[in-house]
Amino acid sequence: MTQLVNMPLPSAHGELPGQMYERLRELIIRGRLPAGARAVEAEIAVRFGVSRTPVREALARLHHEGYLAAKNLGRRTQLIVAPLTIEQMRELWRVIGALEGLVIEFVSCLGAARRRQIARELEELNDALERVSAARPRNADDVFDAQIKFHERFISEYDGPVVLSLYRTVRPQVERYEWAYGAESEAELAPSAGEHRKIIDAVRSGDAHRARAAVEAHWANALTRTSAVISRILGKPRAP
Amino acid sequence: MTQLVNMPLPSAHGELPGQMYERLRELIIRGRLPAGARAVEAEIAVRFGVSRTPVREALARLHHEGYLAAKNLGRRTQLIVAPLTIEQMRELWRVIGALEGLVIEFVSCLGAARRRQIARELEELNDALERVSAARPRNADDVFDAQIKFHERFISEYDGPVVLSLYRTVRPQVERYEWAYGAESEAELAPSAGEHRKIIDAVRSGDAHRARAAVEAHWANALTRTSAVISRILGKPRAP
DNA sequence: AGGTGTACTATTGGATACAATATCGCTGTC
DNA sequence: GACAGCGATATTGTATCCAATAGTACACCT
Repeated sequence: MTQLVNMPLPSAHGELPGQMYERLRELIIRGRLPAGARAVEAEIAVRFGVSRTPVREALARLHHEGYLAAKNLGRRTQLIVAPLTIEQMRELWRVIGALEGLVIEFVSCLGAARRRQIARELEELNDALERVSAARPRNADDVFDAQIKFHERFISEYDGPVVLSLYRTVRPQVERYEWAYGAESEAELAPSAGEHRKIIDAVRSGDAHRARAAVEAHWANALTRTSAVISRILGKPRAP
Repeated sequence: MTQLVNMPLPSAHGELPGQMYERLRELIIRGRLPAGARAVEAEIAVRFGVSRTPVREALARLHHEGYLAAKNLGRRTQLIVAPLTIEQMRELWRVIGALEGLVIEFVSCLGAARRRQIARELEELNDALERVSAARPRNADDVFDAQIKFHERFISEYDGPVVLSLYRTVRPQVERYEWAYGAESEAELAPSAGEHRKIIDAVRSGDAHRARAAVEAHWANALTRTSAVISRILGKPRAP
């Protein structure tokens, strides 16, 4: 669960707000703070042994980024953990696909030698993913981790503050859904490695267009697969 | 300058932080607070007649969104107005293209009647744009406004919190650059209306793929044109 | 018994107070 | 005259305090 993407997170002011933000976000992503749970400043403050001030800042940020929803009543605002909805999930998957699409386009325009190296490493990561996917008994965390590592590999090649900043805010939201729905379980994840291979091929050949399309298709398919899982869980089938 | 996109902006807590955010952002976008200028909490607080608390919250947000940059010294963080760079501009234009691409894809999947209606209105807005562009003497603000109105028209059709929220944070950053460089001056804006027409056609015919490509091409071209303007201003030519 | 008004409580929004520290300038010495 | 040390200043980071208010519960009145 060591993700580059979540790591440095230069927090605005002191360290406390940033820490509070990360800890709270982690609690939300992991479902430890369930959707609908109220986020009370004072309560959180005492729980973490800090004053309300840093908590306030963290909550405001979580609110802006969509982890918390505001129940506006009169002049005040109660913050609750935002609900998970299929609609938002669809949106998040499309956005993450678009963002990774921009990144892979960039990566596909690097020099040939560099691209070959990246492709090689991506293949290793993809092999690792297939291995842990095929392992019996399968460790869900390992699969999750391997998935992340693959995507991180090419994300880390990109360096533009705008896209990375957006990615860093969107990606954890995706993870929240993946956690909530134990995503990509069973046979659903098998096609993933194959899609990864298409991405790798496109990167190796420097075909930015194809790479982008492959990444977006990958996320679109992942959405379909995860939706299927959710439908099965909820018992009500739903077209993607 | 009445932009739907900037309007409601549900602010986290009270009203002051939201107001401070908007006012400060506007000052930055319009260049009234020039790049590199320090943002001192207390100073801003007295200037607007509020305490440091709401200012802090506004500054933190502006920082996260990239309007302010942190000069980290030791344990403190000095915030300065973020510099404008060509690299960031390229990134912003690509991101806004991607986001509007997602939106137009959605719009292109609406019902035929609805699409026709939207296309009709977009054509009117585009005609208006051509009129104010051709007017002599030309009013730069009118052109700016007409451009915005066109894009807003189809953005307003979309309703998904994720994409809209990202759009609302990215779009003003684009405006900051446009303001700084008096973008799309002179002949550079002539092709814009033609590109808009391609977008309209694609929407009318419900071709989501083509619509998206047209929007992205539009922003890519706008980047080229604006880069050209900047190169001319700075005197150092630069390939897009 | 039911409805209504009122006092209380919980919680937010904003302001202020306090502590830490980096920066700047001054002074004194070599 | 330059440099080192030290004190003053500016500014941030955190905690606390106060005011406003929505929700709640209880009691009282009809």
